[in-house]
Amino acid sequence: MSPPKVSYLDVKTQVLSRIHDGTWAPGATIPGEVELATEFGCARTTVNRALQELADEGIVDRRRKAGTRVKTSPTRQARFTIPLIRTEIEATGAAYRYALVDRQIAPCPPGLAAQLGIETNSPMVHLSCMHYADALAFQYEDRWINLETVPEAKAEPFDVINPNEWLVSRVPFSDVELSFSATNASASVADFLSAPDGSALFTAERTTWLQARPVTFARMLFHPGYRMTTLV
Amino acid sequence: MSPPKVSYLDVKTQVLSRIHDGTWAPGATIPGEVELATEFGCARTTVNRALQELADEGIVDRRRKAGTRVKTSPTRQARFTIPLIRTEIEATGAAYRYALVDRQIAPCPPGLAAQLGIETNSPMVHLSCMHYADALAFQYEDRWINLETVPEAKAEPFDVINPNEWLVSRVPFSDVELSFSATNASASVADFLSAPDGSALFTAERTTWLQARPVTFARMLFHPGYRMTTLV
DNA sequence: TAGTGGTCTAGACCACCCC
DNA sequence: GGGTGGTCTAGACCACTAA
Repeated sequence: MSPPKVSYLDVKTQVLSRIHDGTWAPGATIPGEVELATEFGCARTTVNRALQELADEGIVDRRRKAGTRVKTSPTRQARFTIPLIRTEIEATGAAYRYALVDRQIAPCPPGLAAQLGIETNSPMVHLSCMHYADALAFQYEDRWINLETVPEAKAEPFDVINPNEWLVSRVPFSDVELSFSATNASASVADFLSAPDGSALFTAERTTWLQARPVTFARMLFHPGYRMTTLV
Repeated sequence: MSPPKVSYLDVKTQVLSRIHDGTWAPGATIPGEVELATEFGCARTTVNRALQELADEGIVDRRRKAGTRVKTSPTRQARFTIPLIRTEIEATGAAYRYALVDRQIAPCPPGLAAQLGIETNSPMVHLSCMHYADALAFQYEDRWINLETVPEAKAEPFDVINPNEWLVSRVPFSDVELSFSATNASASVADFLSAPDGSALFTAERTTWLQARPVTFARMLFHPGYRMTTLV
């Protein structure tokens, strides 16, 4: 007797395909939730969830009273998964290897202090390390850890476990800022990465806070040819 | 008489702060939806929505029967907003200017054909263009448009409107693939971007499909020093 | 000010999967 | 097998904002 339930995913794909096939062109207002609910034979809540996800994904714009419109310039969002480097390397089938290059207790340099919003010369652990995929030099990492937030880091040698894995298992964090850029390899980094001097290196910088307290800053230089990819 | 309603956002922030303050450590299982609903004095649906968003954001893992756990290694996701380049430039207060460098009707080269999954030598429009922020050379763009999917492009000179803006207002698309890397500037690109030869350039490549049909491929080389940033 | 989306509720059934 | 999350419903009230 009872017809099969309509899922919010059904509604979502239906709406998406109508956008793609041009039934609802960019800029057009699509029918209201109640109307769609009647058409699809489901509750308004179900339509609401479908449209809300499409709005999250940047496909449509929704405003009260104005209704739901197909976006003209899709300010779409890309989602990247930021895996642990070990995971990323092992996913390719290669063996992961970590090596500590240098470890110092050092005062925070002015530039970094400004970025983190702390005092210049605050005590920090400063690490240089390498990550390998089999024999290939995969990533050079320059890492600073704030000893005021993470005093335990002072006693950790970081010769076996890499700083990221050590941190995630010990220190919770609330905010992350990521930034990506390109850097010409300096002589020493080029050497570590077995790359020609001046090679263009894909560069990621990550700053982490726990509430208002900065935890760590890492600058990661990838081997030449590295690519970060996503399917949106 | 009636207490103020508890919002799913209230629940979400409460749960988040308990994770951050260590009440629920990484790896720990947090109480079930019913229990939390009782504690917060709201419906289970409300708790469900809060936890579902946290799962979306990669903060917790949820499995039927197993319950909800705080993630140990936060395979966190970063969301980038990919704006139109005009918007990105104008947001900085600079004036946006577009210039067409070259326009050809050309057969699809083998490498690109392979990436797009179409025949080598399929007819395409091939454009080179520049985007400026005030006087600063901001981005060099190398763009291919598939004439089999977008035949109208053959008649468009692209001398006034940039290819991206022309496309988004005309051709819907269903899938995008983005990839980021770093490139050493070739002599000609260095010239266009007023950058030293061999400069490391942040590079974005975008491929767009409409269902199974490739629409366009763009390779965008940013001026030296460009940075893509996100707050997660 | 009226119409649209935003959200909450209470209840229900289902699917999955660890024990 | 039974407990947990996943989802749908029907109804309600609210908040925002375009007209």
